[in-house]
Amino acid sequence: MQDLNAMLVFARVVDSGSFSTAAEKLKLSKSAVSKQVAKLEDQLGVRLLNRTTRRLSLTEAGELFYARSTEVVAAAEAAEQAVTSLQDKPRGTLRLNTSMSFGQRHLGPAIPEFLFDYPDLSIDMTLTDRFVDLVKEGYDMAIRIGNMPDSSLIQRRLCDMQALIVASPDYLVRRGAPATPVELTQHNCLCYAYQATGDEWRFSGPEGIVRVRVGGQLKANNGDVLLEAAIAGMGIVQLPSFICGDAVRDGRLVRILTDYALPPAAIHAVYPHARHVSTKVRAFVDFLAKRFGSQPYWDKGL
DNA sequence: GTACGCGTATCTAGAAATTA
DNA sequence: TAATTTCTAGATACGCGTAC
Repeated sequence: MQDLNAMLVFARVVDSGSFSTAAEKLKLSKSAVSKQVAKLEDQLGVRLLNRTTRRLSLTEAGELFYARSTEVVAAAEAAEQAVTSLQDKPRGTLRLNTSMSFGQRHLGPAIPEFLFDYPDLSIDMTLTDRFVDLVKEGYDMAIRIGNMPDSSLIQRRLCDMQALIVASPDYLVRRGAPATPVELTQHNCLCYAYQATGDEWRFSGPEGIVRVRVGGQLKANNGDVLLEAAIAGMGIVQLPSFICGDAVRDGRLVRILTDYALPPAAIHAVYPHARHVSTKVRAFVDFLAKRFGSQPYWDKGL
């Protein structure tokens, strides 16, 4: 198998009829070009060019090799062009992973606007609340909610995420509203199964950091299931504002423990670390960052 | 004689492989 | 994992041969 680069250099020398001109075109020194051709001849065990200090001509073997080389070089350049054009503007398929609730509520409605601008691009979106292995499972990127663990993935913060402690008015009439986080232990708390801190809810209030281990009749790995249970009056739940914001605004849920702040968190775009991030990933991340902004629309009026 | 162009020797920088 | 060694590609300087 011959060195493709040496083959390209040889083809350029023949095309231009001179080592010097080929070197200039290839942005190499004359000696580098000379060495490449000499190496190629050594590998092939045959002389390709007859050269004097003033003239070049192809040997019989050189003519044969040149004809084949131009085909190979043209194919390589076509392949390079195909890949380069893929990077020029977003195209192909973007494999995307995100949580069920965020995907349904906020990504789904945003995607048509994005794809309208990029007709050569398609999106293959998978919704799951599980933390997938992007590299192993072949995803281009994921949108992840909450604080990110240390990882080799590239993370770009899209916007802040506000979490709220909420319950239905009906539940609060029946059970009373807790005045402090510690009182949550006396309530039916609905827990998110994939929460990083497990069943421990953390607050920052007048008395400092408060950690409370909560529990109740329902634990689920999906925010919308918890939302519906809370609206039905089942208990108290901690949910991101992008899930429960509408229910709070229209009165189906009521915020409680408003004197206590929950740990700050954010929504991130994450993608595998690579020397070159594809244009389709970069375009989609830019689009989301612009659409959601630092203070996203779902936080308005809360 | 001069200009031009190729080849060789030598040096350098960066990458890859090896070793502790 | 870091340090060291080896390999490779490319640049510069210079010599040589040929054309004008």
